[in-house]
Amino acid sequence: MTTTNAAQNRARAKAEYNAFLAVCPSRQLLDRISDKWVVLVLCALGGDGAGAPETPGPLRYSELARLLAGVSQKMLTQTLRSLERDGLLTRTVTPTVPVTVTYELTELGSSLHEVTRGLRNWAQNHMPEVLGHREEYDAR
Amino acid sequence: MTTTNAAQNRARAKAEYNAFLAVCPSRQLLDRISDKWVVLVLCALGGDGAGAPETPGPLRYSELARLLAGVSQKMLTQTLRSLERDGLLTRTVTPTVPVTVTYELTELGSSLHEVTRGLRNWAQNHMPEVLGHREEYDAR
DNA sequence: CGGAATCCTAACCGATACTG
DNA sequence: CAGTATCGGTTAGGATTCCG
Repeated sequence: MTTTNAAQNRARAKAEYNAFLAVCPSRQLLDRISDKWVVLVLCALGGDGAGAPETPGPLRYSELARLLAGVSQKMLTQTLRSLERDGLLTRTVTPTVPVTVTYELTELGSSLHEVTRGLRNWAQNHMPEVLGHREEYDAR
Repeated sequence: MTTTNAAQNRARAKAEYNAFLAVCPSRQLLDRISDKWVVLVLCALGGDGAGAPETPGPLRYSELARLLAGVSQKMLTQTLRSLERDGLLTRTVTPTVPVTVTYELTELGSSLHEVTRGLRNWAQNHMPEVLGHREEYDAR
């Protein structure tokens, strides 16, 4: 049998999900937003790049790659594509000799950036406190 | 000269990370926050449980499991443990006949809940717009 | 320069079974 | 009721190579 395979269980769970936690019909979006690279890309394009009042303007692919340092091009490209698809940023190709590609937040993207910035700020402000709790917990 | 192996690249990238995107020393926290179950648990305990003005009070393990429907107990337990460790919620065991365990947001957890609620609201409010962009993108 | 495609490993996560 | 432990499949995601 094994008729209860992964796909079926997924479908069932998904259905129950919308039924029960009806408060979150935005689950798919939440999943997408709750991605660390998404948050960081929004930070970078939103101008939170370097503490100092950076230009919130468009950034090239290589600039993003440098800003996000730890990211692989696969993840960066994947993230940028999904954000473009969702209308959160625009991708502009300038056919110079070596091609130039820039990314810029749309208005929709900017509005989300406001929220994710809040997340980032929270994390920054409360990190010491959280670290304290962790030590205390681990010491038990 | 494959001296540049994975581990080395990781270490190097990590170092650059803190140096370049120094704006995000809170990366670890961001990763933790950017978890879908974390957001949903905060929603539930924060009182966003059912649209109507729910009691933001403590919830039992089984109540959380029912609210989050799609979650496995493994993920739920794991999420609750990490949130407890970070001091975002408290776990209270009442030694009744079948033991009773309740979870409740701490002040720290409540403050984060405010932010994640913003995330959820954004997702809800802009979902149609995003879906529109997706269709448009996919149709190209 | 800015990707796309391939391979392959590690982590996540769900299902199941067992415990106090 | 509220977990813990284990196993196995799915997937995320890094390294590498090649293309326009």
